[in-house]
Amino acid sequence: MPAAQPRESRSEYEGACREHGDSGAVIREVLERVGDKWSLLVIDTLAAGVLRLSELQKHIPGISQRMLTRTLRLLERDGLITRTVHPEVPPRVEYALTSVGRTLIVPAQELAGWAVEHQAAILSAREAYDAAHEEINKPENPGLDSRHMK
Amino acid sequence: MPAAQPRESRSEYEGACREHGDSGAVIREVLERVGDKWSLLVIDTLAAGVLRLSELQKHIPGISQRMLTRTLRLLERDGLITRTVHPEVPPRVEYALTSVGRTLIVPAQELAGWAVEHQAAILSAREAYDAAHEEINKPENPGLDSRHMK
DNA sequence: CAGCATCCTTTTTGATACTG
DNA sequence: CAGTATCAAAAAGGATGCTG
Repeated sequence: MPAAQPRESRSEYEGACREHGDSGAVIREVLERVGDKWSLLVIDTLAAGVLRLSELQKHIPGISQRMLTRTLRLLERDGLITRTVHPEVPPRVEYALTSVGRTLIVPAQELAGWAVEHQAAILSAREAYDAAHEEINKPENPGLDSRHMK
Repeated sequence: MPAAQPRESRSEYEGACREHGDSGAVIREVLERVGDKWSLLVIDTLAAGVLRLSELQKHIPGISQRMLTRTLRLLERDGLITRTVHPEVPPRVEYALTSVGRTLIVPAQELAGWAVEHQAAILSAREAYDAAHEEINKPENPGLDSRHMK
């Protein structure tokens, strides 16, 4: 799909139609909810089924409890997941996607799939780029490979 | 089917396959490149065709030049876009998606479409949530509407 | 188990000023 | 026009300790 004006993916949905260049703003706004460090991963994990906090944490390596609960809260706030507290002795809280949240599964997994699929290409491109630029900055340092731009 | 580990789309990558917990790490890593504040928007914008810096900035409201160039650099580093400098008097630099970069168009636009499509639902969910929680914290303050989470 | 609060460190981002 | 450098503000993230 090359070069056209595909930015016309405006749905006839919104009643609060502000402007045209606005879709960028809207996208960014919503994307920030979902485009943070963990949200898509949580969505992706919950796509498999209902999970409790500790289970989610096991499935998402590297996430701290703070970030997990934070992320879950934001997703809940946006109506993408539900939080169900079972009044039992050892508290049990289950998280699940809402119907709106489920609409994110396909895009999320598609992006996740893209990430996995192009991971190698990206990493090698990155190395090539870094190598080329290190040469420019430090032509006399061939073998050192520790840079953490980011 | 509670919490299994489906959705495996392993490529020929890594030899250390514990569980799919790995793909989570990979996804997160790549997603961080593309899941930042502006990358997807830039990809999305470049999907329409080759553009120069100033044009990109016009198409992406709210982005500062610093963030634009930064984002472009990272995308270039990862081999998703190309940067072509035309040796002319008023310097002209054009940015375009690479073939790898173009593979991101579909997922990116799908996500962007999702954002636009569910914008209203998310906003109203958010308001409902905030209203409910404001009531809990400040039942005696029914007119104040200042929430700045996030 | 779930989850909030606090403290502290690392990143990110935006303004501004300054080259080619 | 394109782009870099610097600085300060803000946000994100992580560790830990404390409730219910």
